[in-house]
Amino acid sequence: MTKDDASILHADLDSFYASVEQLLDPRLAGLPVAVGTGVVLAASYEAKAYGVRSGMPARRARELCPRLRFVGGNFREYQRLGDAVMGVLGDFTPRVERVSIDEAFLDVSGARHLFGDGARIAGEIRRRVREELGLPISVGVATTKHLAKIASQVAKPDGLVVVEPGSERGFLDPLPVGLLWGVGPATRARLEERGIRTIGELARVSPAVLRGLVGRATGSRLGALAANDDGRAVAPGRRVASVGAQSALGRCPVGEAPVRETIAFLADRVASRLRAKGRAGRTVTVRVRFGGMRSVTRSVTVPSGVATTLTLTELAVGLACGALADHPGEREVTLLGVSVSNLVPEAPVQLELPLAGDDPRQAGTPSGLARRAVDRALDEVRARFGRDAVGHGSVVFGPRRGVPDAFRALAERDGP
DNA sequence: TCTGGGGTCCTAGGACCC
DNA sequence: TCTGGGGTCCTAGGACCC
Repeated sequence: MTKDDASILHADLDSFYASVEQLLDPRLAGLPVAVGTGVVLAASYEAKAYGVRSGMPARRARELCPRLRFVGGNFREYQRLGDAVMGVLGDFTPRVERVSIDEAFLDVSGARHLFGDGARIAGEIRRRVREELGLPISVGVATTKHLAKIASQVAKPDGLVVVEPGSERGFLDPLPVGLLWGVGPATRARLEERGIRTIGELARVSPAVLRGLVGRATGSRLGALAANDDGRAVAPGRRVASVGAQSALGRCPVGEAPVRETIAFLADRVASRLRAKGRAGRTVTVRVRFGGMRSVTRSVTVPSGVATTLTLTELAVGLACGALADHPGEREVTLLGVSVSNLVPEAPVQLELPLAGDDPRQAGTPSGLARRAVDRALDEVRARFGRDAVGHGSVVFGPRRGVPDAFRALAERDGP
């Protein structure tokens, strides 16, 4: 309806974790900074200038930039400042769609009589975030979400780019296809084989050819994006569709005991997060990655939602053991993951599967109701004394976790 | 030089039902 | 009884994003 008005904003904090570290310790300002220990989670612009990238092993990063300053990470501060920035955005419109801890779309079409047009609001957002919170933030302004997102990427670092209605083609055409949402390394390589490097070149490819090149859905979507046809609305408060947890294990020899322990730890995390949301899940998926990055998944769908730690653990252990049995040649497990999807409301009195608890051969193991009571008690203790205060059996003494819980919590999309 | 953890969406084949 | 078409659900894998 307001297509002729640049009223969609994409606001994206610059090198967020690294910027927060430079804010907390002014001695780091202007220096190449990396957040993380074994792996770079975020790099400041000074570090990026040396080629340091997030996801890079720390050793490689030091080779590229010997002066690189590594800091451990203040996860609580990231959460607090990320929330504070969202608070600033919310002062301009309730139509804020938070995409991650440091990024959001805004639809300000209803706010112009109060605050001015999109460009003016974007400038005001940048000023307030800088003055009140001390952080650089880039903003893209355009007629669609997709274009606003590209504009904010082009604006970085610490910039503002407005794509005026009517100037879209001139803006998009020279840009590399990799800036399109949904074009990663695989798709980019396929397009490049056909000599397609810019969005303008992509826009000239016929829809049929494009679908043949990258698949039906991706082809249709890319064609639409390249033609600047993006009908997605800003959608505040989307519900999550799955909840999962995973742990990299280094190089762990295949064996049932460590697998069982790790799965129990992961299932406990996932189940307690589900309960905190009042959700349960019908489909349980386990991921096992072997040496050489070969990875397999096994899943099962049960008639009613699961949210108890023990039930999820049993299902997941069974799936993991099945995957191991299917690959007798594998020597090492390098990663395990547990994920629950097909989410439903957590039933007030949960109808659990007739699993071990109801199996006469395993008399003495807790029934569904007893399991719920155990979980509820654990959840309460943890709420008061912290996650590590108490746990299920071996989970307390379970495998060393590669990554702090605070970072895991940060990576969840739906905030604290 | 093979890197973490949390997600979304799509594809393709098979089972099953009408 | 045979054939066909359509829809839905499930499983496994892959690409992509932050």
